[in-house]
Amino acid sequence: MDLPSPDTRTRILDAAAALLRRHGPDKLTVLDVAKRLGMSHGNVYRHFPSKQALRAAVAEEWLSDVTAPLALIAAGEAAPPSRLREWLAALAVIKRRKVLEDPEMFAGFHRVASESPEVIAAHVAHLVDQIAAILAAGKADGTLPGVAAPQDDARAVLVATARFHHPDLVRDGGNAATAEAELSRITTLLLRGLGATAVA
Amino acid sequence: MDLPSPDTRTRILDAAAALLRRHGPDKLTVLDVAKRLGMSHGNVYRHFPSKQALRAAVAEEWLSDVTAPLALIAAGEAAPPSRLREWLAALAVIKRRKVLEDPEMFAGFHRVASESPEVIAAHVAHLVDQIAAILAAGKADGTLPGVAAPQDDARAVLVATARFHHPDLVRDGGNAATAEAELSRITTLLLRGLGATAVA
DNA sequence: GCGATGACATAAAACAGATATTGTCATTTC
DNA sequence: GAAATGACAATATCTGTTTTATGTCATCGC
Repeated sequence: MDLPSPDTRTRILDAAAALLRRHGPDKLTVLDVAKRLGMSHGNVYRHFPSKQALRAAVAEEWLSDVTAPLALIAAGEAAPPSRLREWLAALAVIKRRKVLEDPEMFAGFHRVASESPEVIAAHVAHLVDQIAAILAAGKADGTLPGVAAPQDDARAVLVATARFHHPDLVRDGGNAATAEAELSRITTLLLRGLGATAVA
Repeated sequence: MDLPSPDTRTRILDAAAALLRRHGPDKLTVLDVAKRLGMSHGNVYRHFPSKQALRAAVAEEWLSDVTAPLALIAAGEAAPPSRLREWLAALAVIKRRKVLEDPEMFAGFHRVASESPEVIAAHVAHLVDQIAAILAAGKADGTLPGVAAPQDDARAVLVATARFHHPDLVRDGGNAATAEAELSRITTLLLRGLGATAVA
C-alpha cells in the first residue's frame, strides 16, 4: 500500500490539509504543497498518483474525526435504545458544530470529500456498521425486538436522520433548539418503530 | 394582488417558463422573454418587480405540479396508515420521475426555486399540511393512536423521508428498486412509531 | 537503485476588454 | 391615464489571451 516512504507521505498529507484549511479547496495546488515542503512538485506524484488522490486522502482523515467519537458511543454500555438516541444526537451535534465553527472550511472539506465517492461510501458504511451494532445488541437483549435485519434497519435509521448529518442539509440548518427537538421526535418514532417500549 | 392586467402577466409567466425549459436557468433573460412576446423588456417590469420575482413565480407554478396529485391522495378515502404510505410513495415517484425525465430541467427549476426561500417554505408547508391531515384522521379513527401533535409529527415524517424527495438528495438516487425498498422500510418504522398496528 | 529533480506538453484557471443584461424613468400611445 | 416604450447608468456575463497548474519522464545524486 505505502511502498514509498510513509514519512514523507504523511508530511505531504499534513501540508495539504494545512493549505486546505488556510486557503480553501480552490487554492490547494500540488505546486504549493511541494513549495511548502521545499520539494519539487514532481516528487509529490511519487507518493500520490494524482491531485485527486491527495485530496481524497485529506478528506478521509477529516472524516475520521467525525466517526471516532461516535465509535466510543456505539461500543458503549448504555441500553441499546438510549445508546442509539445518544449516538444520533452526537452525530448531529458534531456535524452542526463543524458547520458553525467555520462554514467555509466545512464547505471546503465537503467539496473535497464529495469528489471522492468511494471515500464517502466508506464513511457511510462505517456509520451504518456502528448503528447496526447497536441494533443487533438491542435485538439480542430484547430492548429492540422490532429489529429485523440490523444492516438494513441501520441504513434506514441513518437515511431517516439525513437532515441532521447530511452535509447539504446541515448547512441550512436553522435554529439549533428546533433542530434538536425535531431529531428527538424522529428518533422516538424510529425507536418505537423498532419495537422499543417506554421511550423517553 | 394582480393590479396589472392578469392576462399579460400570465403570458409573461408562460413565456418565461418556456424559455427556462428550452434554454435552462442561465439563459433566461427578461430581454428574451420580452422579445418572445414582442414587447419591450421595460414592460415586463410593470408586471414583475424583478427578474427574481419572475423566476420565483415560474418556480411556484412548477412546484404546484408536484403537490396537486398528492392532494388527491391526502384527501382520499383509504385508511390513514395506508394512505400515508401511498402518499409518501407517490411523492418519491413524482420527484424521481422528474429527475430522470430531464435532469437538466429539474436542476434548472430547482435552482430557480432555491433562490426563492419563501416559495420553498410555502411548498414545504403545503406538504406538511397534507401529511398532518392524514395523521389527524388516523388519530381520530384510532388507526394511528401514537400521533401526538399532527403538525409536528407531519414535519417529522417529511424530514425523515427527505432522502426521497429533497432535490439535493433525489439527484444521486441510485437504483430505483433499492430506493423504493428503503422508503418502504422507513415508512414502516414511522407508521409503527405512530402507533399503527398490522403494518403491511 | 531509490528518492528526488526540473524541463516539458497539455489542461485548467485568471485576467481584462468588449458585449449583453438588469432595472429606472421620462416620454409616448391609444 | 393605464399600458407600453426606449434611452440610460450600473452591473453582470462572455470571449479571447496570458498565465498557472497538472501530470510525465528522462536524468541526477546519494
